[in-house]
Formats: sequence, structure tokens, C-alpha cells
Amino acid sequence: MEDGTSRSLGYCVDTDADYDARQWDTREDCEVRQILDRIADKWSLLVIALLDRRSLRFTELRREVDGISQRMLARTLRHLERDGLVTRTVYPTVPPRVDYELTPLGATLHETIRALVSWTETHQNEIATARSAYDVRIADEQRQAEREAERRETMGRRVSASRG
Amino acid sequence: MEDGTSRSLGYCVDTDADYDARQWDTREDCEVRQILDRIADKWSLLVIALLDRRSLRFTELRREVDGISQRMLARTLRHLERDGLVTRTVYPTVPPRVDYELTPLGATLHETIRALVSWTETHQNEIATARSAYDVRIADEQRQAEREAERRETMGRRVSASRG
DNA sequence: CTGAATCCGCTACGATACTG
DNA sequence: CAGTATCGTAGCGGATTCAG
Repeated sequence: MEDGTSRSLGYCVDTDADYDARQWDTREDCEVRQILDRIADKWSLLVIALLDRRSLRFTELRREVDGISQRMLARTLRHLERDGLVTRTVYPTVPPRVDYELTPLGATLHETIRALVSWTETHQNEIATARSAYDVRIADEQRQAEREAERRETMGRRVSASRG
Repeated sequence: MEDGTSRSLGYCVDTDADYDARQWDTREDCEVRQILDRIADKWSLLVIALLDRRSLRFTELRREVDGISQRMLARTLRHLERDGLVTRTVYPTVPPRVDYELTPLGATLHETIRALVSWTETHQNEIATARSAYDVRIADEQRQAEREAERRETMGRRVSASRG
């Protein structure tokens, strides 16, 4: 499971450091990529962000994370727990109560996630602008291409006519 | 497409700022979540990270990003281009050559991505440890539960015997 | 209330073939 | 070389049901 072999620790140091020295291992089975895929998924980010403020119960999370299914929330939480990012505390009351809380490790992760979210918030307008600009450009190019095709079509007919 | 309405700019400010003032909008149709889902996906992170060092051609990227299919690379690049994160430069030579390069906006994003990758590299051992600990604990609990079930089974038989 | 388990549609993805 | 188009499939994820 943990395969603490020496093959790779998830990153690699460029042996010939041409320009910037360190480049991270992009291999598919690389540990870093696996962790990244896990934490950078749709729901984990949200859950971690929400748990930063205070511990939450299962249902509270379910309510706060719009659109998540029970299944995916449970799955996400189990993954986060397994990775040591959240703790799961069961109070043997009736009805049962389960609290989820960020571990110190999870808290450090939240810092960088917050940076990512901040970036998104800061630049969402730029992105929206870029998107519409792109869409307009593509639409233009398509119209252009159609005109071009039509023109070539006409030329082709003319050539055929002169040939025939 | 850009719907620059006033409904939501992707974040919201808590009207009653009980504790921490700002909480980002977790609604599913929220702009921030959409952007986040887009940039925090499996391939975008890798592509942006690779393009930080220098511009790359399509095939170079394909080679460097282990495991990506032609289809997904093309799609990812188009998304990034649309979001204004990379530029696509076509050299009308033969054979054709297309260079992809990070825009200034993309470069700023790479900063926060680098932070995320760094976090992963720094803490991957902790995560690996947490994982094996979790796996062991789960296995133990399962064995425990099995013993428990067996014990109850025996008890049940004894009760049945005394009843019968 | 907090899940686990089952069923299942859907689509995202990879493989392949084709175009310019 | 740099893609698009088409197709088949595995697995994601939602709805539902059951259990503790």
C-alpha cells in the first residue's frame, strides 16, 4: 500500500539543471500526481474550505455543499480522513452524531487552497472577459471559413466549366 | 455567455458576519466553482506547470505529460486558451508548428499551483503514513467486528437453546 | 442521523482512424 | 505535425433502499 521504495518520492531533481533546477515528476503513477488528483477534485476543495471555520456534522456539510450527493460526501470524507486531513469523531448518542474537523495537516492544506480560491475570485472577471473574447473570435473564424469555402466552391465550378 | 448580471459575481459576503466575514459562494452554478473545477482538473495543473518554464509545442507537451491522450491534451489546451491562460501560436510552416505559452494571467495562476504542488511534495510522507495507519485501523476494526458478530452469534444460539 | 449497499444511466475518457 | 471525428467502454456519480 505505501510501497516506501526508493523508486520515487514523487518528485525528482533534474540531474542536468539546465535552467530552473527542480521539476516535479509528471509520471502517471507518481505519488504527487495521485495526491493531487485526490485533493484537487471537485468536492474535496469545497469540504476542506468549509471545515476550516469549524467542525461540522455530516448533515451540515451536506447542506452547505450545494449539489453533493450523500454518496459522494461520504466518499470524499473517507478519503480525506484516510489521508489524515480530517478527523472523524463519533458520539455514541442516539441519534448518532459525527463531527468532521480539519487536522493540523488539513489546516495547512487549506492555506494553499485558500490561495487558489483567492486567485479565482480575483481573476474571474479577466477569465470571463477572455472567454467571451475567445468565443467571439471562434465564431468569426468560423464565418470566415464558411465564406472561404463558398468562394473556393465557386472557383471550383468555374474551373470545371473551363475544363469541360 | 458572460451573463454579467448582478446575481452573483461568484463570491458572496456574509451579510451577518458572525465570525470570519467572508465565505465563498458554494453554489453549484457559482462562477468560482466552475472556474475551479476547470483549472483544478487532472490535466490543467500539469500543463500549466510544464508551460511555466518555456513555451512548448503540442507534441512536446504530449511527450512530457505522461498518460495524456491526444484528445485530452487538445481539449485541455483549448480550455486554457479560452480562459486566457495560454496563448496558441500557429506557424504556417509545413509541417505545421503550434506553440503554447503561458499568458501573464496563466503565470500568476502557476504561482498558486506551485504552492499546491509544493504542499503535496512537502507532506506526501505524512499522507502516506496517515494512509497506512488508516488502512491498518480499518482492517483491525473489521476483524474486531467479525469477532463481535461471531460472539453475538454464539450468544444468540445459547438464548435460543434456553428458550426452546 | 449517519452512513453502507445496490442499481444504473450517463458521460468522460481512451483508442482508433481520418484530415489538412 | 497538429489536430478533429467517431465509437466503445469503464467508472463516476445520482437515486434509492437498507442498517445501526
